[in-house]
Amino acid sequence: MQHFFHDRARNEGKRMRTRSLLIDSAIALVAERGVLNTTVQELTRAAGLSNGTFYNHFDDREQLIREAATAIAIVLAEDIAERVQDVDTGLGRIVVSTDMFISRAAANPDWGKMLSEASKNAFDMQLDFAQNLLADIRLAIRQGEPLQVPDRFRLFQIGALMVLAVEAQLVGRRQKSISRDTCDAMLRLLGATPDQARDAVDTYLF
Amino acid sequence: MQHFFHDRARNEGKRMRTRSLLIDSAIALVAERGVLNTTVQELTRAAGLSNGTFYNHFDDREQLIREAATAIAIVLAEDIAERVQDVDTGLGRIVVSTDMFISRAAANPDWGKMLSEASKNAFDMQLDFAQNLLADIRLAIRQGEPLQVPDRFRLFQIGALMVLAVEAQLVGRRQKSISRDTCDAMLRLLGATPDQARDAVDTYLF
Amino acid sequence: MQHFFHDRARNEGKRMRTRSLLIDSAIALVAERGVLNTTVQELTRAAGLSNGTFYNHFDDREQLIREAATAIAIVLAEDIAERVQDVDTGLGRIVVSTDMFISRAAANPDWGKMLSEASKNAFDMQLDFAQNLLADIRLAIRQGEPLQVPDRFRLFQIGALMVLAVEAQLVGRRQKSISRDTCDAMLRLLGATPDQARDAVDTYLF
Amino acid sequence: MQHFFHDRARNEGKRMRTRSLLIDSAIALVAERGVLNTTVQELTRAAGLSNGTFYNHFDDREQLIREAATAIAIVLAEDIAERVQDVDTGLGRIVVSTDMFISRAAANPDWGKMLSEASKNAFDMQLDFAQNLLADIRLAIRQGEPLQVPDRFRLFQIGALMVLAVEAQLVGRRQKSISRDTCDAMLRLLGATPDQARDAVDTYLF
DNA sequence: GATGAATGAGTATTCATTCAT
DNA sequence: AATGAATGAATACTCATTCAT
Repeated sequence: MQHFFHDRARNEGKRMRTRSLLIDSAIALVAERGVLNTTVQELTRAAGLSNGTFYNHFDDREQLIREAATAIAIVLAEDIAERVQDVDTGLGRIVVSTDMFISRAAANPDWGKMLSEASKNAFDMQLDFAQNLLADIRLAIRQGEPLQVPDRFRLFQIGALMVLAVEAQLVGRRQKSISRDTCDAMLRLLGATPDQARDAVDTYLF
Repeated sequence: MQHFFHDRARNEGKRMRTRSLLIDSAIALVAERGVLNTTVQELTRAAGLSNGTFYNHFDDREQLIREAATAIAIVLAEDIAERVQDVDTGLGRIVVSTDMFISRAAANPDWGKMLSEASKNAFDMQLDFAQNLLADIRLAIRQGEPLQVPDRFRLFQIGALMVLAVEAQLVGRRQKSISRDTCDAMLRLLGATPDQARDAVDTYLF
Repeated sequence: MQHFFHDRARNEGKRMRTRSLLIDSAIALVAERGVLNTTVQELTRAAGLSNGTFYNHFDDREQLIREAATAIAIVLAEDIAERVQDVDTGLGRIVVSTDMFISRAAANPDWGKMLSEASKNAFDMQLDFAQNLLADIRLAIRQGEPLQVPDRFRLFQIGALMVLAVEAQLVGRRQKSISRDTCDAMLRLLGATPDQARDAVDTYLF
Repeated sequence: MQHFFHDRARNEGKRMRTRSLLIDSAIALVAERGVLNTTVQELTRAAGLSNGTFYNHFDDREQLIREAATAIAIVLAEDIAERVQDVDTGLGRIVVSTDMFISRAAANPDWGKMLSEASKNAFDMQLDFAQNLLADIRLAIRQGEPLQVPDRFRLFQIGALMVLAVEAQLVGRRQKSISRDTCDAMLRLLGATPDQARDAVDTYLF
């Protein structure tokens, strides 16, 4: 089991450290057997805690799952933000962040599985990510790209494509082109023609 | 509770009639509370049967759900096939069948909910529907439309858009444009430019 | 599945033939999975009948088991009686019938298993067999052998040794000596010294 | 309901005390209605616990039964060992321990019933008891008694005689002579002549 | 804060038995 | 006589949750 969030909380109070243990545990177990087959007892056991401890920190399993998914999303958003800060074009930022999101999920299947599982219940597409995406789109438009600001439903469509991409990575086939195909589709939904979408992908993805 | 499949089985043997009762019951209950919150006891109770009867017909709840979803998909595919048989253009058939699929789910939320729930587990996109779609795409290409035959992953993307459309209908907001936006997105993914997609939707959807 | 009793009932009425089918079925299934894991549904299924038919013939499973065990015991007793009719000494008849009982159970494990299973509930040692045994003992005594007529409890002890022998055969190890060891023990319990018991076994068992 | 094992665990941790309650409960209920008619719910109810508690301590009913039978066997073996420690002859130890085993089962029918029920499934004859018996036999041989060390199958025969004795006690008839008859039979199987066996029983049993 | 034993409502599943055909 | 669909009581087992220590 990875101790990513527990390590991060190394210098925080005991309460936060125990909480992080449970989050790491949730990520590992949900990845392994899905939300539905993860019991509170297993969760605490894997964290090296007693089951009663769970209720000192969370009201129920769903809350922990939500918190774990959110924690992952925040870290991903930070990593992506750092990576694209020296990409100047809106188009580039869109493509690179999308690709990076998908690649990270591929590189760390536990995180991908957790995001995918969490999205089954209530995953309004991580707001940070959506906000960043909208900013990048507006930048691209200002830079003359033929895109349009998506409305709420189109954003949901894009979210659905992202979730599908993450899940496809987890299944494990065709991994190379999943990122390309998802970026391509996203750009088309944002207003690019197929040719423009292909050019953008070719430019920013190698 | 609707007795759609039970009425259909009116003239079949007792075994099939009871089976149909369970399918109707599954559709109603899954729509009301989701797969996970539907117990076998409720299922049989709603069907006016004793709980043991369930196991004379199905191995477990999942099998019933799958069968119910399949039954719905088949009926929908038949209805759609009948409706588009006098649409001559491939483009028209694509748009009209997609719209009809979504509209039917909207008109009969129980069916929509069931398809959406079933798709959470195993959604290879109903094969009939995918096959018909592929045929329509090929027809459109022969008729000079600027589309391309989608590969497997692109088909999954289209499936994800369809599921999203159905789910959005169930939530109940913006119903008018869901069909339009989904057809539009689908055509873009199939190779149409945004302008071409908009024209096609305007032509075949009123 | 063997059709021993069904074949035997070939010329009887339909009722008896169906009944025999169920007895054959019970023997096969009980041998395979024990009384407790044999359901009425499997019983009728294996007999090629519908489950309702069972209740046209038996009140419950136990009755069928009892009847099947009895049927086996009767056939065995007949076979043994025929075999020992030309053994003149009481001692010889005791040893030969005991050996034959055990050997038959070894040769036909289904029968052995059924007898063993039936004995777990209520197996007052097949009366026919006990009666014959007592007659043989009295004959031996008249012929000057140093045996004594066993009382009721000693008969139970002998019965327990027989059941143990049958079960040991089914497990499959040391089969050669089981018959010898059981005859030897039985003769000792009937009053023979170890030497006399060994001599008798050596004389009548090869 | 007797609280024998619970009383014994008076000074142990809560876990062990609860466990003991379940063992006492199992002994009482199995004696009353047999293993097969004892449900987990009754078991916990009789112990004054909730049904879920059972599964905090045992995997299934069989495990509890096994454990209860083992606990009884250990206590009996200890008691017997204490009682025979001042019997000097091997023959005497054999007779006295056998008698004591049977008498204790008679005095405490719950224990007898439990041992008898447990032996239906897996009865390798309690190892302690078999080991002690073998030691006593070797001692008797060294002391010049005409016995022989039994092989494995003969040990099984002796075990079957013991189980029969316990069961006969439970039925309740002829209790006086069961011990005598069993000791007598056992000695004969170990190599004594009927006369020698009778003498030994007369010497050590009053 | 952490522990872990105890709780008990909730659920799936089996299977002997009935009975209309 | 045979059929087989339906019945429903019986039961094992799970697991979120509580609470005394």
